[in-house]
Amino acid sequence: MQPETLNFFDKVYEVAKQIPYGRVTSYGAIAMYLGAVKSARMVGYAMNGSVGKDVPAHRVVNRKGLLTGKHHFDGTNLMQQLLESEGIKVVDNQIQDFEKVFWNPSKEL
DNA sequence: TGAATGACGCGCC
DNA sequence: AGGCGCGCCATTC
Repeated sequence: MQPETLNFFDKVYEVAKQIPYGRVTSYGAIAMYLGAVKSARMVGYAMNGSVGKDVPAHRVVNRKGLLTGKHHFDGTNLMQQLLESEGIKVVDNQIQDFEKVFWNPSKEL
């Protein structure tokens, strides 16, 4: 598999990999950075192949700070455990102080 | 080639 | 205020 759009995926991986420790970002933020705000879903889709790369997908959540993708991870609370391990408070798949740990690629990057 | 899906986001009822 | 549905872009069947 070698779609030209791989650039899109690669771009997502690039940004995700640059997420600082103890920080998180949203699919929409990445999509916006890529210039595809309307393709926020693609960002999440791209993360689908993040497994096996070096992309801390666990630091990427939806714009509400909800670990929507945790279901896609290893098992169940792995994603939450990882985030908490980084100092991020997570309760019931919901990131606490989301705006505080939020990392805006378009702004920071 | 056409249709359905999906780790989102925003709007509307 | 809360819940439901639609739209977008790319990938896959």
